[in-house]
Amino acid sequence: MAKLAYKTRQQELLLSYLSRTQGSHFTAEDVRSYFNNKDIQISLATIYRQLEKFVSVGSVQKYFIDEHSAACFEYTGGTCTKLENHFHLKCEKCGKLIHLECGELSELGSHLKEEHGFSLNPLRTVFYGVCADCAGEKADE
Amino acid sequence: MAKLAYKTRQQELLLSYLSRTQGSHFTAEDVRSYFNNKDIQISLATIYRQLEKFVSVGSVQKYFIDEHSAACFEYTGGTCTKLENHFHLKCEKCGKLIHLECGELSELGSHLKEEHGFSLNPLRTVFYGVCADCAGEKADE
DNA sequence: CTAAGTGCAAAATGTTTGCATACTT
DNA sequence: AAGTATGCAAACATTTTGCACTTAG
Repeated sequence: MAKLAYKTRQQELLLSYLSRTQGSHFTAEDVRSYFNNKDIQISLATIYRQLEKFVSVGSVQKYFIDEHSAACFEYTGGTCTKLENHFHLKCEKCGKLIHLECGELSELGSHLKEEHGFSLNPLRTVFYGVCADCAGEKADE
Repeated sequence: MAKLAYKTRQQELLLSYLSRTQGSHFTAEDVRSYFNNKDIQISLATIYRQLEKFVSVGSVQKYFIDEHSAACFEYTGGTCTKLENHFHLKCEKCGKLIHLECGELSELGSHLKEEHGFSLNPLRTVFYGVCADCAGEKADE
């Protein structure tokens, strides 16, 4: 459906930003304020529309880590092969989002596939729990 | 912080509904319309406030499966022991949410704990991917 | 009597959409 | 010229909040 039909100034600006974010995530608002700080105006509507296109084309992944926070986007550049061991861990205590590379975790995908016929999309999945730092302290409760 | 200090009519109504939902999930709006159909009015604000209390007390789990849909609540009744093998799979194609009981999947939790120091909260985690039905057809693309 | 809960309507938040205008091809 | 993209402001949906009122202890 959505295709990158025309090449526009805004789209190129966005791509230049995205290529700078390898391995991390950002929100639509992050993008807007990044450009805003450089006195370049791109409307949020355009950012959302362009990101949506990138998502449907596969060069950007979209996921969300809290019900009231903005959607997270992550640039994959279409190189999903390199990212099949990329997982997201979200700490329920400190709120940190951890980007984890782990080959062994892909056994999880195999199990889900073989036993339950379910093809996991690790990039979009966010694992909730308590991170090592917070488990050690067991501070807030 | 939030405690079930007073016992109210609305709270009891909610609990009677919750005990009827074992193993499935519901939204705040589901609750409201359930009672609305029985000509019992409970305001959404109250439903949200009570559910929040149940969550903080541990008898209800809260998670979300789509950025623009409402939060999902699931009654656990505090019996988290019975639910440590309860997982959520969300199909990206048909949108179905699968409640999966699987003991082997808890190896995932062990791995995350031992290798990465991360204590997984399976109830809150939603695994995205493509379900068996949709994988078979590979219809929409 | 005091603290807590309720309902309503208004606010807040993040995202989408209608529409007129501007840009690409 | 025809088809897209943009920007703005208004629309949306879900959840939260302020406030006056009711209820539980």
